Amino acid sequence: MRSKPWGSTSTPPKDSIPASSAIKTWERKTINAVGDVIGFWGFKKNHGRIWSLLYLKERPMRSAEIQKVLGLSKGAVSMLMQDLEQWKVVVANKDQKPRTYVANEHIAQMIIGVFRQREAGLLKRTKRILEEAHREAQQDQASPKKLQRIQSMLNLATFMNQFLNMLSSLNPLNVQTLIQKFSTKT
Amino acid sequence: MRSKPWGSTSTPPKDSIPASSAIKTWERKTINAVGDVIGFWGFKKNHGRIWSLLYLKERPMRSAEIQKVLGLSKGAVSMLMQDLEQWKVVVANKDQKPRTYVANEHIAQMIIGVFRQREAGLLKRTKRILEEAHREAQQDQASPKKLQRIQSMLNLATFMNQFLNMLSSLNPLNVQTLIQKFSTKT
DNA sequence: TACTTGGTTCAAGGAGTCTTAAACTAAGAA
DNA sequence: TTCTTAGTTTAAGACTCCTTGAACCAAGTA
Repeated sequence: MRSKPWGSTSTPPKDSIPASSAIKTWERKTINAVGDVIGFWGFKKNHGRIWSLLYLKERPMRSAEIQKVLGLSKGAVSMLMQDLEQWKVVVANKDQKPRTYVANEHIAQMIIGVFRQREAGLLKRTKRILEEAHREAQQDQASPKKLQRIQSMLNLATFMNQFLNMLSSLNPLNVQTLIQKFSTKT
Repeated sequence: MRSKPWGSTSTPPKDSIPASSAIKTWERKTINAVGDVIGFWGFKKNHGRIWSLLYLKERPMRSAEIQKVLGLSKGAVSMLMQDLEQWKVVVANKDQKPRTYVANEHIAQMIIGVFRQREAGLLKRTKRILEEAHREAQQDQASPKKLQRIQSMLNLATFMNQFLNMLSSLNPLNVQTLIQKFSTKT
């Protein structure tokens, strides 16, 4: 493999939770592993680690605690929580003074949603530009085949989007039933 | 939007093909637009730009020409072509001395394949780690609900993978028929 | 043999992203 | 009002990934 910005089998990511923190080895393992997976799908690893921590702990936690357990700075936690909340990956209780957070269990649904949203802006722009290029190519007497190819590239651009549309048209489900649903389709 | 590592609607990527190069405006637009889309899906923008150039030109091109048209260094083109060839996104004719390349038209299929491959390494490791964590949690008398949650996270990890499996189980198709297939399902 | 051309490799530099730390705002308590 | 705590913002530094450019290899030619 030449280029490996991603998914190298060989090098396990080496982010560690400070040894001082009060969580168990298996908790740490779980949190980091999930962080890697989420990180792989375009989010920050720490987004995944925070969600995973909350999901595993099954109870509301406050920023200060998350900060300490995961060994992050105050500012980092603040920003990460804002992201997660906006995406509805975690739910904040803002009525209490030290605000608390809990994990949203419909994580897969959320990921798809954010994924789709993320692509929307780019896709819109791409569509516009390629349609423009198509017009100009016509004026330029480009061959029908070339025009067809521009069209195909436009389709390519919308390809994944359609996929994600398909996905998110499913009802809200929790993680495991969502998987089951797909297992049976395969 | 707080965090925007990706897909901001506002800021169009600003990579330019040198004005000196002998391609038309609409070609340049197309190439860059496709580059952005491909780049968005985890590849390098230049992977997308090269494929797009070859696809649009409909003829074999040699490294030197690609280098000149896209304004890349010799080394960069060499490395990028190796990636693309390995992924079968382009096909090289190595019999000629100045080697030439043509675009593979089954690009969507290729993308899915690479995507899947890319995830394979990480997934394997994650699976192992989470199963390990699950065992340790059991020994640690963790509640059934916690164990269940670890399981759910494992499912989450395999979630996208299953999707890509589903996708790539389809027969090889060219770009547009693949899209059509999906359009009808939606 | 030496020269040329096509292609590869890799260390160094650059570009872009992420995290931190410190300054700042807001709100409740004394 | 001042102090404390919770939370936000942001410039600067750290870190990562990408590209470059020079050195290198291989093969063909004179």
